[in-house]
Amino acid sequence: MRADARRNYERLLDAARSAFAEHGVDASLDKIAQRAGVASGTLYRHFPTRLDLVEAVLAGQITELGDLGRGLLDAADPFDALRTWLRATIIHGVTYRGLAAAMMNSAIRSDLVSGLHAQLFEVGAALLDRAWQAGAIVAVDEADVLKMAGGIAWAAQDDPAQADRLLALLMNGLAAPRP
Amino acid sequence: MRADARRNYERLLDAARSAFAEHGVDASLDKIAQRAGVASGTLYRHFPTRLDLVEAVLAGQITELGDLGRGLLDAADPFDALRTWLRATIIHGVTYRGLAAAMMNSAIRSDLVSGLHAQLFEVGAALLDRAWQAGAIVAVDEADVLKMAGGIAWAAQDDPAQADRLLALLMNGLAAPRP
DNA sequence: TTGCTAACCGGGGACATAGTCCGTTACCGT
DNA sequence: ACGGTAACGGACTATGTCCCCGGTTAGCAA
Repeated sequence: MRADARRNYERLLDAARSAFAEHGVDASLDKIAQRAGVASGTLYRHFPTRLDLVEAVLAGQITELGDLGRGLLDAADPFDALRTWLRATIIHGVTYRGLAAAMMNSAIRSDLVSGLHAQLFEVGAALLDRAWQAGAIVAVDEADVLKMAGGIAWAAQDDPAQADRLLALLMNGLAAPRP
Repeated sequence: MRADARRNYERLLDAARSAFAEHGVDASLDKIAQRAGVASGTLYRHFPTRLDLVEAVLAGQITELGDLGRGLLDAADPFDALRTWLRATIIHGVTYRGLAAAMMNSAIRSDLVSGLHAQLFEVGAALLDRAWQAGAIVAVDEADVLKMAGGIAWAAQDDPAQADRLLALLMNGLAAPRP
């Protein structure tokens, strides 16, 4: 890949991240190109459709969250590990206004996005199962918890402090009752 | 108000409800007019701006929910009353894809919408306070619960059954621990 | 019934945006 | 250094949408 092509690719990805964070996944592609300092034709060369661009941005995010989650599978306290991972996931959703959130909600459908979604689900489910087997949380559908996280991210879009409070509420609902 | 004018007004409101439910608050106004069987000019005569239309639709919804909530203030079981009202609120949010939900999230700002929001908050807070004074739920910020309801409505957009499960999760988090 | 006028219709301008095309530029292997 | 070609720029078309406006229709009071 030629040097200028790679540079423009990175610039476009950065601009898309910002734009998606600011205006959601429906942000104007022309403006993204402008913001990246390239012409619209260049954008379309790298990302033929809007979905391609969304996928590229999402892929980075999801991979990060996946790595974090897998790392937390060894943590001492399964309940705490779950909370930490959910918090990171929600913060991502809050920051990239409805990006990860939109994905959790499957508003966007494609093979690649489905794959990313599956990856996220897999990690979340593993953390939930571990907490359940440790007797730290009640039995619950993993997908529900993920959806809930997406909902929290959406509901607390412009207030990270509120996101924390809502997460606390969720964790309270998950926690196994004291015997 | 002339008979045909009122008829068209109602038709437009119906069409707007459907369209908003289907495509969110950004639905095309021209298509709403078309769906209502009137020309676009007629729509703009009744509702000069998009906001006017959204307000009109919301006003109906919120009033209903307000009435329901006030009625439930006399119910025998405060916890159950709270659940019933939250359920109705979420279902509304689910049905009118992100309409009430968008409002709970204050995505749309106007004096009238703010008033509606306040009305909804007042009723929700009253139900929550009553449940708290009865010792049925833990202490919690009323606004957080409302936001959470909005989040659930958003997250479970196309699956009412899931909305019920998420609500159960929320209620579990609210319930006061057995002493 | 008749006439006034509110209400309606629908064409069209203005604007934003998606995506295409091709002449031009400049990177990079030799 | 140099030439082939990948990559770029930016104008252009197509599309969808908001909203206005003048001519026309039809509800309703007298």
